[in-house]
Amino acid sequence: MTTSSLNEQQKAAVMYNEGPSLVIAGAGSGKTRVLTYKIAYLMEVVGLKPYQIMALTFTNKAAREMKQRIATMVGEEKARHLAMGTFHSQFVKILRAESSYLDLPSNFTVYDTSDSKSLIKSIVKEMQLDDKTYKPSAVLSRISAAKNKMIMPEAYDDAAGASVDFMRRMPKVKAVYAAYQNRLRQAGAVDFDDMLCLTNRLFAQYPQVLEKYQNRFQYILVDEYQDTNYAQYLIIKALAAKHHRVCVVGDDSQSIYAFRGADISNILHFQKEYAPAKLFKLEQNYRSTQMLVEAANSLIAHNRGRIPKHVFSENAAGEPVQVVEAYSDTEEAHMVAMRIARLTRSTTASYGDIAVLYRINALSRSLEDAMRNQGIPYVIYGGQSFYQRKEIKDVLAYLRLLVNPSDEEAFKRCVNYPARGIGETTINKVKEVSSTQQVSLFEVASNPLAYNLPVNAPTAKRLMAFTESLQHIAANMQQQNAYEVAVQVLNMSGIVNALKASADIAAESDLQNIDQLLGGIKEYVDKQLEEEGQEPTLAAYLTEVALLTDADNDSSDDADKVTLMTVHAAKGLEFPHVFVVGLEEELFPSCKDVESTEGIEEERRLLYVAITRAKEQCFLSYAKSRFRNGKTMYGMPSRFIREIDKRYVQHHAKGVSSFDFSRKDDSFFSRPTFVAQRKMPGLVAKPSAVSANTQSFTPLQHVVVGQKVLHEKFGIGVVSLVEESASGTRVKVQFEHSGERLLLLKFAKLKIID
DNA sequence: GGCTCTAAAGTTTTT
DNA sequence: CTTTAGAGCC
Repeated sequence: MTTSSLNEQQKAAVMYNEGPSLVIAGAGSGKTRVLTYKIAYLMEVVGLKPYQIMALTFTNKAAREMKQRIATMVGEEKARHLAMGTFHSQFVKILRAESSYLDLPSNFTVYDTSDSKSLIKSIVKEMQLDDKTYKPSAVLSRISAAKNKMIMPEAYDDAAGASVDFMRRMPKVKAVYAAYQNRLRQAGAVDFDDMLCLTNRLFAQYPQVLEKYQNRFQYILVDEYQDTNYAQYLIIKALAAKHHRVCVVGDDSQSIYAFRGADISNILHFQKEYAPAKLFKLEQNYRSTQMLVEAANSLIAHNRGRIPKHVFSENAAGEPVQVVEAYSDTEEAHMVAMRIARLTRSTTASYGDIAVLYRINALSRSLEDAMRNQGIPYVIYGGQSFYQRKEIKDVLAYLRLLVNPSDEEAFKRCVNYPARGIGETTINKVKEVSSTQQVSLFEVASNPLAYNLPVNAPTAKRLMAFTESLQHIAANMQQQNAYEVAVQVLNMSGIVNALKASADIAAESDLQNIDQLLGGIKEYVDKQLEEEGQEPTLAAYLTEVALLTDADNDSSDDADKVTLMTVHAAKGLEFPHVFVVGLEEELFPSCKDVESTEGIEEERRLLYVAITRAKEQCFLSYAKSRFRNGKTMYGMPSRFIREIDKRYVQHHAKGVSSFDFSRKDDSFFSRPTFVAQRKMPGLVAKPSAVSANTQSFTPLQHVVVGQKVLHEKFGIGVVSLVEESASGTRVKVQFEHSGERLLLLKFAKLKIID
């Protein structure tokens, strides 16, 4: 392999392998390049085997992309065997393998955030605490913060000193935390934080297990080290303690996840912790113009306690950061849209070269409207994930329950849907017995008589019918792959029937999403068989999806569209033209963060990340008035605008003159409809969703009663009614084989048959 | 036990 | 303005 395409610092970082090293990688300095080259170098030159190298990232996407790049250097085969992935995906594997040490079944379930919240809600209720004070999200974030710091329930008081004032209003968090852990254990479940906590416990309590992995992973690399929390820090420390071959890469200036437990001191103190650690600084920015790099530098210079570095660019000088003032949020959005229209018209820039970034998702609305008005195609990243959707969670709950019948949250979800005459009262009784007898909900429900469940005969019968249908599937599950089981579940559970029978027009999109999920399972099964040659189990599939987010789904359809997203979501990406909107006090910086220096510094890093996404041009805008939470708010320009050195900023006093803001132009550019898509995997939007144009097919414009039509799923039918509703044109169709259905014209993939 | 209406609340979110 | 969660009704 050759390192000739690397600069001196990059090369040095790649080739140094004598001991711990810290690579401080400024924005756009070729961080991923160094990591990929280093991993290839370790295999090709140092002679390590792929499985001896552990490379940890924060997203599946980052891991996947890096793996691909390494594959092109050293070949598919070698790249495949690297222990490369997210912290969670790598350590969940170890936990499954070593579950016997941890009082955990090997088929343990992974609870996602909503499962955790739901469990906390139950606990708060059972403990008769005020659910206004003990809001599930608030309690979970307290528990999560404790877990990130490796504070177990027993030790919660002592170490949680910093949260005493918060605790005054919620003194029982410790008790809820203890109960929560108990219930997780009973359900055979772990939450996201547990994956790291339990790994630490495993390594701390069983030195022989730790040693096994220390011996296996001869070299450990960590990406985005500035975002690690204490639990992650401890794991790395333990694994590297024997051989000290560890390389962490990151940028303290881009640490923006403190609210999730990321501890910037991990990277700030790395050299001390791993002394004598070698430090490499990648300071040449290959992404942005000099002007933008200097502007960003002058902003971040206001932060204290940074690792000293001077990021520079040898690219073109470029233009200053453009600062624009708008009267209102609407005008701001309009100006951005106008500017985008102009950019694509008068320069070589295409829509895909442009991103609009904001501090909070709520700002996307006005931008969406403006984009639509200008006929600009756009994609919004973020929003609800595919796997968070109710219909998908419902299906997955059945699969989870099959794999792990103790799974409490899955049980509650399944028994509740589709409706089968088992309600809250019955469930409470089941819970009561389950708790006193120390057995699972499923166990009680399947033997209501044996456990003297105080319910009437029909209810007992319904409970048994429910559990028996699942047991039936479970019985021949061993001979089937994940896909086959899923198909069976859909038929047996009654989900598909319930949706097909539903008069709700949303049911159709639910069905399509479920179809999509099935397709995903099939894809997974095929991929596993082909790549790993192993029969994919349902348990393996469920673990994978539990650790998946929609950001991991490479979408094929965001081809040439303007990207709208939060600054957080933009981290790691780059665009020739970047607009950052809503630069007002109380918004960016956020009002929640203006109190403390740390808060402000994090917000400042956030803007630093935003500006450094831009390659050529960066626009910052603020609005004097903004419609927020139903009220018009008047804000001041963000302090951060003043903090950027004047030499790198160009102010535009009013948007009107400098941006050709005029109504005439507005109508000139507007086009009837444009295709915009949410960044979700082939997701079908619910009709209730506002984005009326969330689709990639061309919907029928006009349909008349008596028209013969063809539907993808329902087959041939005749239109019997056409009406206008709030959500669009609605048609009633009498299908030959699927009966009568109400469809929304813009969602139904209808074709006219002559 | 399941659906509809009204009230309260409203950052960022790699897993 | 929106969305979501609980109380009330059938």
